[in-house]
Amino acid sequence: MKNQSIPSPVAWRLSLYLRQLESLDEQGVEKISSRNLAESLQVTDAQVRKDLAYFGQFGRPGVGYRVAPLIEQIRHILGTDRIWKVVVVGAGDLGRALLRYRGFRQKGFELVAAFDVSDATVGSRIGRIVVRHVRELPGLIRRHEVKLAVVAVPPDAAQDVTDQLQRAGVKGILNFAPTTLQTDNGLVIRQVDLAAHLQQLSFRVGTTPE
Amino acid sequence: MKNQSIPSPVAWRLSLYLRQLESLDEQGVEKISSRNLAESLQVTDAQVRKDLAYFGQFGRPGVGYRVAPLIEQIRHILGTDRIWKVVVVGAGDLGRALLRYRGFRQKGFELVAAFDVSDATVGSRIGRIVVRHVRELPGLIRRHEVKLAVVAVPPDAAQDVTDQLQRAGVKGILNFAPTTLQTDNGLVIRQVDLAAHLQQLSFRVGTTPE
DNA sequence: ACTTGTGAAATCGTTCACAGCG
DNA sequence: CGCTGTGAACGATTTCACAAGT
Repeated sequence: MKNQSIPSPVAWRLSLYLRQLESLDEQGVEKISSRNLAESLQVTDAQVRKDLAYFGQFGRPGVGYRVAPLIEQIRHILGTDRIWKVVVVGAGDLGRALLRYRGFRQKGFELVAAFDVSDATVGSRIGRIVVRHVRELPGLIRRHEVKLAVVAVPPDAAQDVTDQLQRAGVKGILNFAPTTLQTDNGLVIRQVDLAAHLQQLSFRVGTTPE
Repeated sequence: MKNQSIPSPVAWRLSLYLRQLESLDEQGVEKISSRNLAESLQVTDAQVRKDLAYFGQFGRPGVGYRVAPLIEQIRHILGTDRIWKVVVVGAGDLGRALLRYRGFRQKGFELVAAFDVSDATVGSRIGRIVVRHVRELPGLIRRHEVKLAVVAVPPDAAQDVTDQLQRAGVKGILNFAPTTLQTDNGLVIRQVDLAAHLQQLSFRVGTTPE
């Protein structure tokens, strides 16, 4: 599969385009030009066309793109035209918030289980999910053939959890722990470091002299 | 200030270096070479040196970098050698989780207030912060001279909240709402779209034929 | 002997600009 | 005429490779 050869910025913008197109679709918009799609997203029209051209020819010269079919196409490209099962490891504040976050299901991700090690949280219910002990992790992941996981554990536990997840067959991890995970290839990792994002803001804002 | 001229990838890696250096410092490591710093972070040694070179000469040929002073330098560059006040707008699940997240304070960000519009949450306490009604937002931000805000409201409210924040003097926004915010320049925005991150995972993992 | 800092080369990504289609 | 798809030009970022410092 040539997914690997697609530049990250392109793949990332695909998510952006999809979000915008879904919004347009809800508003009843049926066709759109690269120019129009681009302008609200702070990219250029050429960028939109080039990005889409990596995957095929979806538009019609003189007309633009038809919204609904393009949504289908991008979903297919991103792999979200099917439902992905996802587990959450770590049921602290962040883990619990993620378990309740509705945005995931709307985009084709079904949270099927949550794990923790603390006696305080194991057994508690969040939405309709009961938090299990991490020792049940490998079994459940294999049984449900879960391929994606969200890691929201303390930094010093993240690598161990990652290894366990990989051994159980997980292929992709969204890591909220502020640690760089080591990984033999075959496992895709995305890092979300919340504090680092604030740091980037303070960097760009600078020592604003009032 | 020339912050604007620093490439984003460079600024981003600065956060990465800082995190790693802080970890090394805790372990009592006093000096480190670009090679060593690079290897755990999946970047090259040349990259580390080039990145740091944007800001000055911090190392000694034949020796490497002294950890503690380099931490100070990077904190200064990122602007986190002082404490930034931050408000959170939106006290839903995500907003509340962020309010409890300890990582922010550790990195120099102090959450000073939270806002919402719902009668159910306004007045409730999260940690030591009481959730206020959004109508108190401008006053509080001006009084405390808050420059950074986290937005965790529903997508259709995000633009309005952003405008209010900017009018009240906020300079940087970390936006968790899945919307592209429109902004006249002078306001720095960072977008964190949780669902989009999962989409990127499903894209890279692909339709893994077992 | 080791490691930094840095020009020069290579790679990667974006924008331009236009031929060709509807 | 408007708009896509795309080679070619441009710009940005990374890697190379080595002179110079310790």
